[in-house]
Amino acid sequence: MNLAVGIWLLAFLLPLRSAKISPTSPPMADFTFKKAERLKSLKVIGGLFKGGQSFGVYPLRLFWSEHPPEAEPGGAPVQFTVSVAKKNFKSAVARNRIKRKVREAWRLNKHRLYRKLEGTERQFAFLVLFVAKEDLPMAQIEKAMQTMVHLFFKKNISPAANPPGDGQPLS
RNA sequence: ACUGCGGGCUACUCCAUCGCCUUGUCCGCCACUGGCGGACGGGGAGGAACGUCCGGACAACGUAGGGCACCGCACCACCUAACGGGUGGGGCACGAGCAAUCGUGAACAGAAAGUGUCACAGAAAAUUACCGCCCCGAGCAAUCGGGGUAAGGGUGAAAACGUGCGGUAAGAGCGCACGGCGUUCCGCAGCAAUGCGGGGGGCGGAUAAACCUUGUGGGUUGAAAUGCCAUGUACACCGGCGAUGGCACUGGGGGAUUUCGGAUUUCGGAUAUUCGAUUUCGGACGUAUGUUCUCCGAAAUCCCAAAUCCCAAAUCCGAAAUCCUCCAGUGCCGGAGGGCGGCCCGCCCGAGCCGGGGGGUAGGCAGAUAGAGGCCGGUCGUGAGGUCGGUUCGAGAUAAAUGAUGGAGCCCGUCUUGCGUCGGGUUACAGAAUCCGGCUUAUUGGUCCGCAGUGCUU
RNA sequence: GGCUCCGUAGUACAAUGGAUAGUAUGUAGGUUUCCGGAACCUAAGAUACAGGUUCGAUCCCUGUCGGGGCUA
Repeated sequence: MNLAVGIWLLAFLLPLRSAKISPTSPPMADFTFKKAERLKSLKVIGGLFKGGQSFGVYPLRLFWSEHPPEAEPGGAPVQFTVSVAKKNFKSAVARNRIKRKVREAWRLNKHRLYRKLEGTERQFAFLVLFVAKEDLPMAQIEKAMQTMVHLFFKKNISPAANPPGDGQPLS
């Protein structure tokens, strides 16, 4: 019953890709967002802005880096956090609203990347910056998130693309 | 009826799904009473949670004393835990009205305690006299000199109570009548502010959101307060200031020498390292296929975000005598520095204090969510509010939880007689961080009340 | 979370409650030069916002808005 609803929801949200995804989708797509999946370390976030790699999919921009392999065995594959500039949105309420939307978009689409990372022990830190100057509807944010996840996989994870030897731990 | 202004109340509802924070019960795993995961339940932002402008609760520290500073408040009474808040009353200003009265507004003690300031203009900005008016003297006269005066002119934001009469050389509250202002005394009303009436004495410009005076209140710092637990480490080092001084008494320790006794081990002796960490290179030992581990040397790099946090203690057989030395306690003198919230006097504590540099840790629990609480009813009060009874409880995070999607109700608009169709909206201001009482500011839609204006009806 | 200070031309700063808010630099125009620079002349340009006290406010008071600093 849960599965049926989950697939129905996916089919509604992603009419273009649903046919591609549903056959390979695991029986229990994990839509949770636990504490272990949140990026909290000030050091890592500072390092991301300083030395992390990044690319943009309007209205989002992803800063990412890979954790050293022995950092935290058994931890979450990706630690994720959102940032919205105070410069663009003066009101704290507007910033919180956007952060919640982006977090929601990640929650509903992270399973695509998790499935690709299965079997490997690699761990990443993600920071998504909201770069638009105004609030956008949920559908647009979600579509950008899907494109972003796909691009990240294509550039860095898939065997075709040689991952840059930048696995250095950030200091 | 509409519009505008001001104020009060309210802050969309239901269902389904996926998530987040917190909590109860049960189960499983790891571990050893905690963590993770799962199942089923409970709860999950505001009227302003904003601002941080006041007042409290609570907590730590302080609580010999005196003086001087500093900050707030200011008609009266009451409410309250308290307030700079609120309620009621008084006077004042403005508006409406013939008036009675009504509405609105405000930081409404003192300018007759003292000091300062009042640009420009004006004679003068607070014991002032330019023109003028009058008197006296000089002079033929124009005019000049001395004196009186403040009615008239002019300047200015503001000019020395107003009008009339008397009075005078000319004038002037100099006197009188009426009026105004503020002060004081008496009577009446009122708890009081104050009002009304009468009497005395008076006419002294503004500014206290200038200094100030009077009255009154304020201990300081704030949950990053504070208490407990856990983790971890290195009094390596440098600079500055100051004690370890003297006397007396008591107690204890150490060393040397001599003597005596006991136990254990034993062939005898020697050497190395120094703030730490990481990386690279070379070497040594053991082991080894290799990895890994230990030690040594060299080179390079790093070495705090920060504090009033921590970096500590003990240890080498016994007893007696003599000598030396050290430590602790008590009393007196000396003493860097510290405390009494900013300063001074005065009082108290006192052996370490200050700066630089380095290392470690920064996790958890309590504080912390049942309270001056909400709702309903009775009762007292004009009211703010008090009191009694019943009932009810409902966020507690810590890089920080409320979001997303769909449907229905609801609202607006188009078409339509209507049913209905289609499109749009479902919001504004805004997000708890110890809690509470106020104030200020922001604000969509609905609704109610007051005031003003316009139109229509009677 | 708490405390505290500030807001003046585009920029950096002045101005005791008193006339038309000043200085430097920048901007614009002109003179000079073959052209540019430098120099000289001229002009425009501001008291964060709202209200109050006062005859009069950049200054004093209150409230909003914005910015900075301190505090583990």
